[in-house]
Amino acid sequence: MSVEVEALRHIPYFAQLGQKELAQVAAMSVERRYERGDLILLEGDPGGALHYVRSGLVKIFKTSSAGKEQVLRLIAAGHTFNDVPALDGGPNPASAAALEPSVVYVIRRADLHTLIVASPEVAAAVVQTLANALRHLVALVEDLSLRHVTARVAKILLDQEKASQEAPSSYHLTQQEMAALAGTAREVVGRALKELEQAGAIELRQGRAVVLDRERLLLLTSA
Amino acid sequence: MSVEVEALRHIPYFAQLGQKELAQVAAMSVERRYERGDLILLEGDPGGALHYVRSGLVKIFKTSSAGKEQVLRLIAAGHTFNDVPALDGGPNPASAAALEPSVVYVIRRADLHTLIVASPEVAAAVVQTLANALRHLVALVEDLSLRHVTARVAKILLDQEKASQEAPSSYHLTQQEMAALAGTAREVVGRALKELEQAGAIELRQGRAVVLDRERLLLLTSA
DNA sequence: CTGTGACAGTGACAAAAGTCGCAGTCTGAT
DNA sequence: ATCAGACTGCGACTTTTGTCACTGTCACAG
Repeated sequence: MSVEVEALRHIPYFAQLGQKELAQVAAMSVERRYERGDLILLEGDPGGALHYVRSGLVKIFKTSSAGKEQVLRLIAAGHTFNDVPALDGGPNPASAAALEPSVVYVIRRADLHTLIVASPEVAAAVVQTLANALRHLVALVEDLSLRHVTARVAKILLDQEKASQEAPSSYHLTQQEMAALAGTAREVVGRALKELEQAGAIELRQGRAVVLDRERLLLLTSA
Repeated sequence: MSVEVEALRHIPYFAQLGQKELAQVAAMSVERRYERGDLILLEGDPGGALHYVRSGLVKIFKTSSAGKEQVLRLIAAGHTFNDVPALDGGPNPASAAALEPSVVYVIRRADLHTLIVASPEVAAAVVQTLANALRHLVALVEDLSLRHVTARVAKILLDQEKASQEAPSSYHLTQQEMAALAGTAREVVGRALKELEQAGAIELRQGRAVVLDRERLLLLTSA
């Protein structure tokens, strides 16, 4: 179990809590470990526990009957997922799987509810987190519906660039993973990357895309 | 401005409030009237007031530089919109326009904040509403990315069917509007409707789609 | 040092969606 | 009643995406 109390302080929801309350949260939390590829949550399942990524990287995704996958969001260390079912008690809206070996803390819905009721600060943080998620999803809809694949791929590369600067964990997305993020097929991502390379925005070094010209990439994002 | 106190009780956020608090809300609310086609909010603008549709129908949408429009959601009477900026203070994530002559109540961000802080019930309702919006958007992403146009159109028709039964306001969507909902072009919607007609699920009577076989339509939704 | 498997590179082809250009039709306003 | 504007119906054509079927590389395990 060994949930670390200090780690809990990094959960956005609980940043404002005192030592005593945090200890209470720790008592409610369970630690789980996953290997790359492990399924953490299945779409449609009930349960609705709040999950927090202590370390590693998690993808939230939907799968079609034909087997196509759409990633809704990548969850890096320090962030929560499955918030919605934890709050409204409904089924999981999407599946979750580990992209890297990951350590996840799990807090049951009932316990989370206790914490929210007891503390207005937690409630406020919940609202902020949900608002954030909504903005993120609106942006995703905009991308899927209003941009072509190359622009989406450019955006993904910029996001990765930023993420790898903030945390030097430096996870490398495969083309297959980018395809799932962009809602398209692997080959199409390959073409898009080549296009971006010809535009001089990136360089492909042994399969890895290296950002050469952030500005140009940003331009291509909306082209 | 003749905001009706009783109407405010229908706002999900304020359903639990007492008469006194409702009067307070009424004092904070401003009524606005819009004609069909009027722009209510512009994407990117600051301001972030909460809007409540007293009567009429409002669309929330994004527009691309090329002029293509993607509707994120239709807001019927009795529901709020622009919640996210009202809660987090950021810019409007999308634009809003009236599809029918509409009466809208507007509550400023600061006032909403006062109400939330003063009442845990309001805070809880806010969380529920946001969770709901998130589920809706996840479904939209799924549709855009994992379904083809015909399935999306089938879904829109079912939604309309249901909406027109709940409230007999019976607004008729044009193909252009369905196209914006489905994230595609008007002609493509026309083709999809023809396809659904050939499948025996609907009938086209002078441009209007009439649902004949709900079951079949539901099937085509995931085909 | 040699398989094995996971990724990337690619060209050819298929299918879905988007675009054009008009021709009808319906409706509400003058 | 008639006219303008908004909406629908279609066919032809283009573009973008998606799919297939391989090949080439690289890295790690045995």
